[in-house]
Amino acid sequence: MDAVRDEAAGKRARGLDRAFEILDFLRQKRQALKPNEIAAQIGAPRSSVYELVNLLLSNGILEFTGGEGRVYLGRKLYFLGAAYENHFDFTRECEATLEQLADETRETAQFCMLDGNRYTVVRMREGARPFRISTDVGQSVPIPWTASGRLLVAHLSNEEILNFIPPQDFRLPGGEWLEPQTFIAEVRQAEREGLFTFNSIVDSFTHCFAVPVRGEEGHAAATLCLVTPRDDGIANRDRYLDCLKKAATGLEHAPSRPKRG
Amino acid sequence: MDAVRDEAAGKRARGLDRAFEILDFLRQKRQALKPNEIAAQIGAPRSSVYELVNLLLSNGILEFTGGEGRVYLGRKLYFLGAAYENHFDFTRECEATLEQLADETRETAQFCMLDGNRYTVVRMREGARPFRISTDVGQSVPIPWTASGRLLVAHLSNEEILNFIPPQDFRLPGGEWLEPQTFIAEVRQAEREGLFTFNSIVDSFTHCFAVPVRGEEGHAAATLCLVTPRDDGIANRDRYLDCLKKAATGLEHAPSRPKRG
DNA sequence: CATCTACGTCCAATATATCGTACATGTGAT
DNA sequence: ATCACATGTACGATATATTGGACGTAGATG
Repeated sequence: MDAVRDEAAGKRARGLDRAFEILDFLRQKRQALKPNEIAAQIGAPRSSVYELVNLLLSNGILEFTGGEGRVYLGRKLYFLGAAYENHFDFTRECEATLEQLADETRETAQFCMLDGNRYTVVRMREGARPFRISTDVGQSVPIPWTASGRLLVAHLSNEEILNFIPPQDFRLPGGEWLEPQTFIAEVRQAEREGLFTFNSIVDSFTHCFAVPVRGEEGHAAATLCLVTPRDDGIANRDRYLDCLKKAATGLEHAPSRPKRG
Repeated sequence: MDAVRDEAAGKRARGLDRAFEILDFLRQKRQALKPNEIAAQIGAPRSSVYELVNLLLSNGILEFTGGEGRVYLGRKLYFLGAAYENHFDFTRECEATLEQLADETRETAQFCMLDGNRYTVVRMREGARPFRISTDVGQSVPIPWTASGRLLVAHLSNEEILNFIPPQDFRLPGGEWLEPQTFIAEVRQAEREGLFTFNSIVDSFTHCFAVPVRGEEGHAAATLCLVTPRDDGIANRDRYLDCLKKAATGLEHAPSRPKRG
């Protein structure tokens, strides 16, 4: 995950960082794992992982589940996440907006944000004829693989973008190399036009539409997307973009705004 | 919070524990705070808190919000919490059950769980005539203050219960002292009857009904509650308990059950 | 039976995280 | 002007957390 972090090698990792590395790893895997497996797969010393896992267990951050000593994210995290959601109260409006988008277009609608230096689908509403979407809700995906990615980093300078995105994330799922300069050009284009659309990089049969949901600072705090069969997308391009833009405008008066205080 | 932890005094606190103490504290306060305020209010060294807050900020666990350098729970926690919720997929059923309960009774219905060694309302549906409920969603409350509390610890032995509940939590909000032996007796009664009801300890005008939602291990993983005006509650006691029990039975086939694997 | 891997625990060495303290700044009260 | 307080930063000492490696077990494989 954070291979970048091990700069100089030979250094000890801080417990806190390792702990959150473990949590993030479990989130990615979306299943309970044994401490031993975790250690092996994130490349951390076994003894450290056992120590940390036990600490996290006793705090309710992790829980035993799935038997055989496997652990997964714990209830405490749910409570903390709920407090965040309650504070930045975007869920209700978001859900309604996706609903409406799906109604208007019959296509799959998504609400997406950055998760650190990667991209993630926060909420999704499947369209009328659901097909296998390549990226599930909650999975982190390299920013350059997605249409939304072009919008979510548009507030950064070229140099900041290159520092922000892990270099290996420019390697596309098919194995091809996306030239960072090409990506940057697309970012700037998306910024000018206030939207980005392309034939999905991740699969070979969908077209993706993304528009920004701007936060208080004026830059894209999130995106709204449609994922459509290529024919449909190209045929309905203008109407779909209209729907997206209206929806995004509607959301911009709600998200990331503290409820009180 | 964990005054108990500082057993021998003079010891250093572990970073991980302090970190989660900070997170829990922010959750309780439900607002952004300056690192300095956090340090003062949880009684931790300022330098440690600054160090930890910066670490958590750089991990996305905390976020700047509210200006003046104030911090609050961050987006990463939301993602982790969503992963938990997704794994133990109880939300949908839970929401529907509360809806139905509120419809049938016109009273306030709650879904409650333990949060470590305290009690918390996870979800709530307000009744027909909403009144000021004393405990908000997400707040942690001493176990002995609540009807649900009697059920949530019923799987523990008497001794385990006394070790589990912080002693100071037997001091009721009015200042009176609830004798632990009295509490234990009520726990055993609740266990036998599979329910607990009483006039709220927290306020002077509501009656509370609680029934267990049993998990796979057979003990109360959560509770369903009704909070009613005292007259209503006493008048409709049997009907309300019927509704609650049916609802709980309905939930028991869903909660805390991993979706897959 | 011998060997290998997966799993968990224990332990000592040392790199370092925690914490007390001092310093710097701004603000408001006296 | 002087004091008190809140806020953030810097730094060294030392208690300790992280880590590699040893150890024990169990199951699978040859």
